[in-house]
Amino acid sequence: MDIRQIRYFVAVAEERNIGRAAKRLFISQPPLTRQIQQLEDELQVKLFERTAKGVELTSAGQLFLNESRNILSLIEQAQERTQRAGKGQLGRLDVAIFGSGILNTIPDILKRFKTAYPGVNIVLHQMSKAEQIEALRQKRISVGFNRLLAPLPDIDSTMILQDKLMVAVRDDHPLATKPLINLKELDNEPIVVFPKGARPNFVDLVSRVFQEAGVTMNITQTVIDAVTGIALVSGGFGFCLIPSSASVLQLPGVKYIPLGGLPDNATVDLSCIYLKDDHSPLLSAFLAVVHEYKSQLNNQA
Amino acid sequence: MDIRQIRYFVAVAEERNIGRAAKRLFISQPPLTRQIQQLEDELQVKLFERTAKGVELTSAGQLFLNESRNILSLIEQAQERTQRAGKGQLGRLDVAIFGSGILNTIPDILKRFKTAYPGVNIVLHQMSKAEQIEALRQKRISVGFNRLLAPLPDIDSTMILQDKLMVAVRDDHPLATKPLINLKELDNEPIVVFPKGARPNFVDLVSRVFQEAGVTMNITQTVIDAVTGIALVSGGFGFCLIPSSASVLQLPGVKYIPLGGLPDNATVDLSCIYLKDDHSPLLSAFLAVVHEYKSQLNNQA
DNA sequence: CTACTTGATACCTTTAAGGTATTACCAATT
DNA sequence: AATTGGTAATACCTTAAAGGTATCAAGTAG
Repeated sequence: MDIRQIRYFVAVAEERNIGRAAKRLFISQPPLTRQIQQLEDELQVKLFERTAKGVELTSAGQLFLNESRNILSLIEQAQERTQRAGKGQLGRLDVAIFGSGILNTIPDILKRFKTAYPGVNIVLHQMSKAEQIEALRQKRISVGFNRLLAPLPDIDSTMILQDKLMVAVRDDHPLATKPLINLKELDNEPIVVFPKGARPNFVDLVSRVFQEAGVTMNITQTVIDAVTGIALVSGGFGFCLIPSSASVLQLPGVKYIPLGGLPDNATVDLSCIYLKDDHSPLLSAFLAVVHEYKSQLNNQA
Repeated sequence: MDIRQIRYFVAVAEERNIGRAAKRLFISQPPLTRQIQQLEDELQVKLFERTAKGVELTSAGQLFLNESRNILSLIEQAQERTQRAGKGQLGRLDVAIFGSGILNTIPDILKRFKTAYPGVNIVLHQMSKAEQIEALRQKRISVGFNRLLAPLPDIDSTMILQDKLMVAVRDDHPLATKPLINLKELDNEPIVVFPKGARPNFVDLVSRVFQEAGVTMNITQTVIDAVTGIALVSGGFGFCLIPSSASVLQLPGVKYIPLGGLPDNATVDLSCIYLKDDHSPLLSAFLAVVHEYKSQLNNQA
């Protein structure tokens, strides 16, 4: 049994005539006759009655014709779906996201990807930095989003953007009217920091900045993420330094003001990490979307 | 593309090693390598990653493996059905069954059908709801049994019975002596639910019932099927709500008690699904047996 | 009966699958 | 760093089988 034989059989069944079917198949009549005979031999069933005008399907032949069409269509489907999967247009992509990164950039990228590759099922996982790295290695996810990543031998990363620092202030605070706050103005003021968790993280950047500027940092609370930190500002716990992209989050009584008087390297990156040896087309397609997003971002700025 | 190549591909995918697969296929390694290469060329997709230990499926390869198995099984079916038709026998009916439905109703129906049509070869397939629908559309099965089916344009269904709810209890539990358990008595008690998988399912029904009765549902475990759920009851994990037809399953230390105080719509159907445009005499015969079974069931009640 | 059409057969050519020997490659080990 | 064991890939040859040409046999129509 052979796909060729099935195709030949369907042609003969449709033409009800071996010679005509042979022409349609661009072969000569004798080999076609032989292929049909072989098929009948193998199935041990007569598929056609030979008549003077050509051939006619037996009832078994009629049944086999239906089956044959199903088989051919399933094969066609399989080819097409596999090709699409090979181009990254079909499948499932597991993506890890983290606390404050979710606020606008990541949804934007995911929305673009979904539009470009509607056949791909995106599954999101909330994971800390350490969890993301472990999950990448175990192939439970293909991409992770995070900040301040130390380079690793088996993991590559692409920086998406660099956030400047901003200060979250209660709007009834004297500093809230200023267009720019200088770091020195926060000397010994109560500060809420985040996140708890794997180093290096955003806290380390913030404390380095304070240290280099010779300003005393008075940490009153350490919380799990930006949202909680900003909520505490709203609750009057003090100031909170945040990456500028977190400023899309609006809470009652909280204003965001750019932080001035900082060195150029006082920024946090948002990066996208993936296994160095993952060459799957889905990942490539995703990274292409990330790059496109990134270059568009740069052109705007 | 060739059936031979598909068979070869499946063998390599299963062995994860071209040399071993070649042995299994009783050919030598080089031609097998070449056939796989040809297949990849034709599909223009890399199906395997070559590693030091052998080969590994790419995601496209994984997809093609599923498709390939479907194709091979359809071909096998086609051959068998055609041969039977040629011998004047009735044929073969592929039936999909699922987890807990197998316990008594389905075997009863199959037994009746086998008695009435001894010439028909019934081939059973274990499939989830989603798999059944896909397999119906690809004609790999003709009938499926399942519960809680949402209506679909191309698929018809016949309800066989409606199961009331029962509670599986450990027999050393105080409630185990009662003839009837009221839902309120399960307030905040540990509950095991099933199944995992496609919605809507039995869990949704159960949680709706709890909600409407204003009773707090305290889910301690979610498991794959009724058998596992009841096994956990036996293991002391708590209660488990089941469709009454699952109560034929006896496990040590487990008692089944009817659940009272429920609305009339607190039932799960067991239904039989098939393609709307399948007019094969075999399917009609099967559905006739199902109807007969159903009406007999109603007369008893 | 003859002309014509059909599928079947005989025999040759060509394509492609399968085999053997060998190479290239990677990883683990020494 | 070199070696070994196991893997897939390549080169080249052999063989099986698909396809082609010529012809035959068997019906049907005129």
